[in-house]
Order: sequence, then C-alpha cells, then structure tokens
Amino acid sequence: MADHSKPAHTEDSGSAARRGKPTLRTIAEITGLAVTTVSRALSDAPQISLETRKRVREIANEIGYSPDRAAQRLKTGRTNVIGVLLDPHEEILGYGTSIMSGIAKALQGTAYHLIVMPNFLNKTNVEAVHYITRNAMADGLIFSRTEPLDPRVRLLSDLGFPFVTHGRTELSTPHPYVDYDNFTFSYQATKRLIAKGRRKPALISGPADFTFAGHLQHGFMTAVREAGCAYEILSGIDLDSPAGAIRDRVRQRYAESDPPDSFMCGGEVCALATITGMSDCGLTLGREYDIVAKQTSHLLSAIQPQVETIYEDLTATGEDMGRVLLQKIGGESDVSKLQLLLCPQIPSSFGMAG
Amino acid sequence: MADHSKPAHTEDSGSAARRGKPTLRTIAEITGLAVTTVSRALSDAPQISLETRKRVREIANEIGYSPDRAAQRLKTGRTNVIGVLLDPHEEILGYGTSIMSGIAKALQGTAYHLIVMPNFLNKTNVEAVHYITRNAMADGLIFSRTEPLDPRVRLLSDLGFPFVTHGRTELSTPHPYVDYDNFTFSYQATKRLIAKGRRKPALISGPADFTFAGHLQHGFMTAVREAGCAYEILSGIDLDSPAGAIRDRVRQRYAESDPPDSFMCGGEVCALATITGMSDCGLTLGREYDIVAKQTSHLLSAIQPQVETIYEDLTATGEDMGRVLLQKIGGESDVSKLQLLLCPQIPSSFGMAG
DNA sequence: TGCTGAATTTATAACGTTTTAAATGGCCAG
DNA sequence: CTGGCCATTTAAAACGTTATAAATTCAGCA
Repeated sequence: MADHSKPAHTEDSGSAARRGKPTLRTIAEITGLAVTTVSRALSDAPQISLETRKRVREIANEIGYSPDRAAQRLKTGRTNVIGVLLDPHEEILGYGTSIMSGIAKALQGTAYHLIVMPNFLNKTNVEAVHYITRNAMADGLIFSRTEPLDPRVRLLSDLGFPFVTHGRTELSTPHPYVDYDNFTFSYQATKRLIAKGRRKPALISGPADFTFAGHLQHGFMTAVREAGCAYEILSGIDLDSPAGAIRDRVRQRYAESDPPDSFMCGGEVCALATITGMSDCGLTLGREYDIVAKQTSHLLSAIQPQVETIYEDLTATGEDMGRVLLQKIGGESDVSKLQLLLCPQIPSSFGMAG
Repeated sequence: MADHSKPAHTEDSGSAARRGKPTLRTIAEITGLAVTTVSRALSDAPQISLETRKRVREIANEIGYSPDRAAQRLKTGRTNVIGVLLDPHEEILGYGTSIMSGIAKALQGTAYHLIVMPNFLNKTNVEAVHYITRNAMADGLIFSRTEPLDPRVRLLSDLGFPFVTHGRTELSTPHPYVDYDNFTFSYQATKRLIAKGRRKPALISGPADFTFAGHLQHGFMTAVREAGCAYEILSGIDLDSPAGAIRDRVRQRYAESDPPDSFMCGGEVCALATITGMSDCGLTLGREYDIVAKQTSHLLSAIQPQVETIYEDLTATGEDMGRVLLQKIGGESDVSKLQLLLCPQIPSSFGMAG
C-alpha cells in the first residue's frame, strides 16, 4: 500500500535509514502522510479522519515511537516537568521518600516528570522559586513547610505559576493545597490523653514558623480548655529538634516543679525521644505518663506499642498533591476543588474510653 | 554605542522587544554580533577574540541570560539530566532524602538536574532502565540495591550508558560504584561484641539478593572464626523486614534453646526492633546482651545510647555518586578512578576494649 | 458549468541552540 | 596586483516538534 510515487524530499537527507529513535518523520515516510498530519493524528485532533488516526497510532506503537521531549518543550514552552522543593532536614520519618513516591505515582502515565530541586541550592527558598520560574524550569511546583504568610506562595500566586503546597497559608488569595487536618489530630489526641485520666498534657509543637504548628496548638488548646485542665506547651524544642535535644529538654523539665503528666507529639522521633527522656527520670510510659503521637511510618507502633497513634499517610498526600497540581495545570480554575483537607482516621479505641 | 546600521532581519519579526526570556539573539542584537558568534563566545571557543568573549559575557550577565535547556538538548542530544532510581521501600532511615540531597549537592553549579525515576513505574527495575535509555531521558543513572549479577548493570554496561551504583557487583566488567565497606564495618562491629565478652553474636543481614548482604556476612564470619566463638545468622528476617517482624522473630528465637547473646545490626530500625523484642523477653541491653549497629541518622544514638554504632554518611555517599557520575560522563575512562570504597570510621572506644 | 463550504491534508515557518562550511578582511610573499 | 594564509566572524542548516495558514478534494446546489 505504501507506494513511493511521492517525490522524495528535496534531497535524500537522513531518511529513516538513519539508525536511531523513530521520529514523526519516520512515521510520515512509512505512511506516506505529511509530518503535520502524523503529529495531529497522534494528538487525536478531530480534523484528522478517524481511519488515519488509527493507522498512525498503530504504526507508532509498532515502531516504538515516543515523542522527543526536548522538541516538544522547545516548541510549546511547556516543560512537562513538575518540580519538588526538597528540604534536606526533615525530621519526619521517611518524609521525603514517601512524598516523592506519592507524587511519582500521580504522575505515572502522564507526560510529566518529577525533578528534585533542593532549596539549599539558592540561599532562600524564595530565591529558588524565583530562579525556577524565571528560567521556566518546570510547569508546576510542589513544596512543604508552608508558612502563614509564605513568600513563595505570594510570589507564585502573583506570577500565576501553578503550584500546590503541603500545608495551608493565611493569605487572602486562595491557592491549591493538600493538608492534613492537624487541628483535628491534635484535638482528638489531646482529648484521648484526658480521657485516660491525665490532667496536665504537654504539647511538643512544630516550629513556630510553620502554619501547621498553629493548628496543632489550636487543637491542643481547644481540648484542654474543654476539659478545663492544666496544660503546657514545651518551650525550647519543636518537632524539628534532633532527638537528643528533645530527650534532654524533657529530662530537664522533670527536674523542675509541676511537670506535665502526658504528651501530645507531632511525630515519631519526638515520641521516641520523649520516652527516652522520661525513662531517664525513672518514669514509665503507660504508668506515670501517656503519649499520643502522629505516626508516619510503621516504626513507632512496632517499637513502642503503648504509644497511641493517629496515622498520616504521606504517600497518599504526595499522590493527592500530584493530582491537584495536574488539575491546576490542566486549567481547573475552581480553586475550591484544588484544596484538600485530609481527615485523620481516629482509631476506634479512642472513642471507647472517651 | 549600539547602532542600528545593520539591516534588520528579513522582517521586523519578534525582535528583542518580545517580552520574555533573553536569548542568544537578544545578545546578538545588542552587541551587533551574529548569533553564532555569541554562542561561541559564551562557550569560550578559542577562535573568538578575547575581547569579544568578555563583552558578550558581560552583556549576558547584565540581562540575565541563561540558555534554553530544551533547545540545547534538542540540538546536542545531551539531556543534562541525571536520573536516580528511587526505591519506595527503603527501611533505612532517611535513605532517599540523604542520597538525593547528596547528589543534588554534587550537581549544584553544573548544568545537570536531578530527576526521580521511581522504579515501580515499570514492572521491573531493568525495564525502567531499558525505557530510560531507549528514550534518552537522562545522560546518566544512579541506583542502589545492587545485586551481585545485577541485570541493570549488565544492560547499561552493554549500552555504554553512564551510571554509578551504590554498591558493588560481582560482574567481570568493572563499572563505577560508590560503596560503603560493609565487610570492615561488620568485621569491626562483630569484633567489638566479642571484645565485650559476648560469645554468641547473631547477625541480622541484608536481603540475600543484594551484594552488601554478602559483605556483611563475610565480615561477621571472619570475626567469629578468628575468635573461634559460636554464632548465628538470624533466619527469616533481614534489614528490609518491617520493625514488627524483626521484633517478633527475636522474641520467638528466645523462646527456643541456645539463643545468641549479642547482635550485629545493619540498620537502626533493626536495632530498635531487636531491643524491643529482647525487652519483651525481659532482657536488658548492656546487661544480658549487646548490640552494635550501623547508624545513618541521629535517632538511635539519642534514643538508645547503649547501642554502639558505626556511622555511614549517606549524604556524602550521594555526593560522591554525583561526582563520580559527572566524571564518567565527562569522559573519564580509567574506571579505577570511578570506584570508591568508603571506609567506616571506627569510634575510638572500639579500640580500647579490643 | 461554476460557486460554496465542509472535510481532510499539507507546506511553511517557527521555537533557541549548535555545527558545518564559508565569508571577510588584514597582512605578507611573490 | 595576485594569491595565500591567518584570525575572526558569519550565514545557513539542522535537531523534532507544533501552530498558522493554505491547499486539495469532493459533494451539494444554483
């Protein structure tokens, strides 16, 4: 069927003989169609006849064609790249890996690639973002450690550059985010401590810069106010502190008067460090004190099952962020559809004693 | 200085007025040079006069020019991308994040970007590698979990595609790698247990598939043979096992006869799980048994300081891998220069009692 | 017959870079 | 002068794709 009646291109040029990746031209030569037609057919343009579309697609599969990303990018200006700002000092167990696995899962089957943009490259995070947008290095951005007045969010919103944050802001212009409901987590966790008979829970909160720290604190405060019990927000340390620092601080606190009798920990490392610090003081978990913690891996529950935990699935979070970002890039303008607040799944055991 | 005596290009076309990123053409128009000359000047070609090179570079800086990666990639075939095969189920604390931070650090300042290629995308790792090379999606590849006869290494070697592995193989054709000397680690760790008076160390080794498991075992065996003491290689679990499984297995083992009196653990999770399992049996670390473990984060030493540890710096490893890969891509053909065996730093305390 | 419009296909020009081969101008030997 | 050689600069083509505008075919209809 494929005849050679068509006059050759100006010259012999490379022709399909050039050993290498098949291109649109290869398909064009095989089918006798023009390159343009092949391009359109593959993108399922309605102006190309159904029969042609089918034929082209078959040939493409047969010879293992896959479009050249560089050429597409050059022509369209779209990079087909999603960037994730990696923070090197995440104290949360498996944070980076889980989030990335999740994003990658969402991107699977799409034309998008995931590229890691460490933000220690440039001095501040904002500068990194500036650089990325200025040089059009990605079509969308994902990042975490969101601050209430996050300058990155401001910048990207102004530029109209697609992004999703892990965590909310308090900025007036709404933007896509995926967040864990840390208020509910903290509220339920603290209530659980009180339900167990504890009368002075202590909170080890996130670094004050970040929005989620406020949510943790709010949930905690709501629970203690409802119960009308004493409380404490442990100063000097936060969830970013190294385990050793948390341990020391807990021990030191117990050398002082009127110590707390239970802990609300936002992370596993924090819980483990707290237990060690308490153990240094001769206190036993479940007897002299209790802990409820957020769980992001399977370590804590295997090592210290007495710690009651509420799970946050970071891989799922990553997947959600990927999906949301793709929708945003795809033109979804209803921001409310791009804001996900993931509900903590409270273990049934929590309800029984509460 | 910049005069308009030069005839305009065929038409007014976009000209530099087109609001957007500056390109070579922008610089050409400013300086009055040809695009080719500008390109050459920026790449420091010796055929361009020194004065011109300097002038071009100055203008480029001034207007904030940075080359379009897509265009470069299209023209040269080089992607300026380094791919890292991410394994979603790394039980080693902070593995993914550390390695990536390290690689990113090595890539900083170069034209290379780091892109994450999760290998659950395609069925097997080899298929992922196949896909990546076939579609020229990167200039080099980094991956871990190396097997003695790793099929990925085979494939990439055959293709002449640049790569570095984290871990060695037993293949006859040498290839670039960065590896931790797990033999020495295991040997020293085990000797330390024996020096502390233990007479039946147990090894919890890596998954049998991976090369490093053999190294761990070899070091362990060398130490126990030298001492002529009893030993055990704990079956049914390995460093990839979830903490809960390790804990259960340890407990179960102690219900049987003739249990070990010490443990060589290749990871922190493993050590913590072991301690918990032993504690379930009423046994106390440092009294009834000892543990030496490999440390990759600061968690273990803060939580369980009685566990003696030898540190493996994964960020440094990532950085080394990045550097080695760049050298390989840069044309370094002396493979011996591209093989790094990182020495465990044995704590001074180890020597004292040994 | 010739015109109109719909359906399908096509040629051409771009995107920004690098590569190849050629041009320009200055200088010196013949 | 002519020719040749050097140093420097240049024009044109190419990489593989898509967007724009134009061409081709064919049916329907006046």
